Amino acid sequence: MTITGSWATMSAMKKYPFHEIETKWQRYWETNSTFRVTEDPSVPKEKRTYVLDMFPYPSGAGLHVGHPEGYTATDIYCRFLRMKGHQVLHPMGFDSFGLPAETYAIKTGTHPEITTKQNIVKFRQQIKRLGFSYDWDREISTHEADYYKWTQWIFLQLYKKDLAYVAEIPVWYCEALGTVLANEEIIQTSEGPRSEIGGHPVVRKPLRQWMLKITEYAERLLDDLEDLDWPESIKAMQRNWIGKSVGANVVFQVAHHNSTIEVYTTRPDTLFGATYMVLAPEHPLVAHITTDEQRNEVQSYIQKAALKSDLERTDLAKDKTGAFTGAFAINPVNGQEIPVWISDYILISYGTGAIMAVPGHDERDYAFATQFGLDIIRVVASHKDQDPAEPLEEAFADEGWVVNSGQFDGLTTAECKEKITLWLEQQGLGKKAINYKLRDWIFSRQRYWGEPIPLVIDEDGEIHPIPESELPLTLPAVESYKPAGTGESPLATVTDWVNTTLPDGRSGKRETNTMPQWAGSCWYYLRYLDPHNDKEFASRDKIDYWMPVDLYVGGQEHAVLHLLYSRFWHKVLYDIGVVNTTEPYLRLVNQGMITSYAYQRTDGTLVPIDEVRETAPGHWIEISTGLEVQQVIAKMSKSLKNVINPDDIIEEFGADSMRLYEMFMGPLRQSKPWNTQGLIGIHRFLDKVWRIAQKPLSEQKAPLELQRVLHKTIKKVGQDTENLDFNTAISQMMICTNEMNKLEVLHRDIWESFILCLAPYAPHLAEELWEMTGHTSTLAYEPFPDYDPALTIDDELEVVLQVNGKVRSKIMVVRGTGKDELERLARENTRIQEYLAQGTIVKVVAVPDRLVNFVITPSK
RNA sequence: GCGAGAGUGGUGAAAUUGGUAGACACGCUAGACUUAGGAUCUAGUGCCUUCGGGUUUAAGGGUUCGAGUCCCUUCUCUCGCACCA
Repeated sequence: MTITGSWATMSAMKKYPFHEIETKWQRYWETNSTFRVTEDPSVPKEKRTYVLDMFPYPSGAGLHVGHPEGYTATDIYCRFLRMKGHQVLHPMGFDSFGLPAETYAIKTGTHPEITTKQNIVKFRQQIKRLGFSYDWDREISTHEADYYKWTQWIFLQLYKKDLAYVAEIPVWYCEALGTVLANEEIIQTSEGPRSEIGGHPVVRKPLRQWMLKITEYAERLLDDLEDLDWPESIKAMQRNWIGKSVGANVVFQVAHHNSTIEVYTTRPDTLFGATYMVLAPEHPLVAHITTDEQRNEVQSYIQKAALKSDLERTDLAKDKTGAFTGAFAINPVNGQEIPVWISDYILISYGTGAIMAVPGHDERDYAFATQFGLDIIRVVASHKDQDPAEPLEEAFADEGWVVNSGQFDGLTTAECKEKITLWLEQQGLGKKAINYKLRDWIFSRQRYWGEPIPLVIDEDGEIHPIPESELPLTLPAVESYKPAGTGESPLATVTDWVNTTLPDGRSGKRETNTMPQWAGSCWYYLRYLDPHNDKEFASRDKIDYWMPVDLYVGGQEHAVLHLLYSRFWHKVLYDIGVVNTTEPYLRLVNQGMITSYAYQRTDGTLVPIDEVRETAPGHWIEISTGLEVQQVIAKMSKSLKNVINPDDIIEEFGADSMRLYEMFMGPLRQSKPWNTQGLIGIHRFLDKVWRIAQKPLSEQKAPLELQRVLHKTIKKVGQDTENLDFNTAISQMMICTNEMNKLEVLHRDIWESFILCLAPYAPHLAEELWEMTGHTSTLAYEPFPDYDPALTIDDELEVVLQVNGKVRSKIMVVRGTGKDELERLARENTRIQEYLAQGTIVKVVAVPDRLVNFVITPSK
């Protein structure tokens, strides 16, 4: 035998053959369609479970370690549920329309479909290497025509319900790239907003856009959050985004003018304190009411405001600016004439685009009034007996008692809001009003790589939806993926495609805008139910069988947009009677981000991971300078060289190690740093399990102590898996393994149950071990073992003996020993006697199975 | 500023109704074994200690026989929103 041969043999004995095992079982699952699922009517409703992962965008970079985290969590959960007798729907697919493929196409001329397909192949292969139990027969990709046919169909339903309309909306436009950019493609720099790609300047430009009336659903989107089992933080973010507020609309007459200004206010109770008004610079009334003397100033202010981005306008730190229109309005409650100003801190898109300014009780109005020397009066007292004439040093925006407000004096803020709103309604001067921050959804993109919007515009400019029978409206081949240069989509240059005939024979032009990436992901969970149906987007039977989604796991980055858009579409589908629930996702869990380490210099800058050296535990230096750097937690990034590639990990340690480590790192919902050293620990654990498996198998009953450990393990793993507390379940399996390792033989009764506990977590290894014990088919549907409650509790346990709350001794007692007996045993304890001798007992607390505490006062 | 959440060893983290703080793992120390490995096994490992004990869950206070856990105050960090009238 050669030396190398001997080494190879040694290492084969030491390292468990995870490569062979993992390839073998992945092939087995695939050829046997182990995880294919059908709608079996005999399965009761509560045993049908739909577990959904947020599907990935198949980027060229491939999978990163963040993807497998959520996917492993749901996979463990699904495998566990199957063993618990559930019918589990667990699909995967690809969110495959998107900008990177189009950007790449512009650069290289490669059709986005080609790169997308290649990336999907790569992603699918990477995902499969982790051994997830998806039903791959249900795989979908949003860019495929038989999928987006139904995305288009849903759009037509929205259009028919009058929820889609055209508007001129300011969007980000980049001259250098010749295209419109989405908000997320814009970065803020010290020189202003720039395109993420290339760093070119961008401007806001009004362009024709398709809009969806999500605002019509604002109230329901808000109300229905209540009953969802979602993280509070996500609900809060959605509430905040919808931004409901209740107040009143009040009409002000413009003095010496035949027009009125309507304002929205949440503080009608402060109406007497309104000393001026402010209109948004874009407000249509501005041109009408501006006096000749003020016209130049107002016009130049409007021009300046138009040049500013929303971000500059909304920069809180800047000083207030504005211009006086020369006009006055009449405060309806006291007939006083108040000046009308314009300012960019008033947004045309919110409320009525005009406000009554109450500088005494609003910080922004106060800042503006101080800037321009406008009147500030108090109409709210901070406490009941405050002098109404007491001047304000700053805006008092809290609630209080109404003063200087005529008939309303003495009321509380809340009472006054109600009374004054009623009074306004009676006088015909205003009414209660509700406002939302939520805006309608800009749904069109001037892009190629997205779903074409299935509409045709005739010569008269009238819009015609294309007949549903003609769907899908497919993307035409184009010569160039470059935008038209006019702000129109590349599709605008494809005249053959654009020019079409209407059913009545007249000619028309197709809509050349495409849908945003959100469109496909708005409803994909429905297509998984019935992915090959060419008659409907999904059959009602299948929707009724599975919906709603029981558990939805994904990253927090989709907290607002995707989840809100998706809920909106679902509600529309509910309203037209094609789905059975008002909400799509019952329970939502956000996995935490997987971060990495980086090193920080004393000046706060970061050093890439390969440019430092550890000199002592906890101490690192930058190699080039020799200066000490601190280890910090940072996001994974190419520049810091701290990105972990799942392929490398699987290659070196195996998929089971990867899966287990990501779950063992810490609680699922928490962010945690990747540490390859920790992964090695997990790998050792699996290696140990493999070594135990080599021990001779005994048919004899295992010793009682080991049975106890096993039953505790079954209980804990079961409960923890159900609650998605995977890290503690793994700890318990380690404890069990350590116990089993102490014996020379393997007891079948213990071993088989343990394998089944391990199976959801490390499925490849578990299948192999299961086969080694003589089973001939998969363990995927073996019942999860039951535990004997009697064996999960110890007959004897340790009870703590305390004196004045400090542990002084411990004794072993039989479980359930009574208080009196415990106290007697404690008093017999010599250590305790020593302490008791030092004082007088005032109180004795005895808690069975826990402790005895003597409270004593020291004797003099 | 507003909203949400979190602070526990050198590190990742555990801790049922308030009842032994630090399970499990990494790292470290010592030993065993070994043609030497990210190997295995054994023992130890919060901190201080005069080896009796003292002390310890961001800081301070409170409730309690007893607080990581409940209440109050402060500090720090993360995430989201941000002139929304």
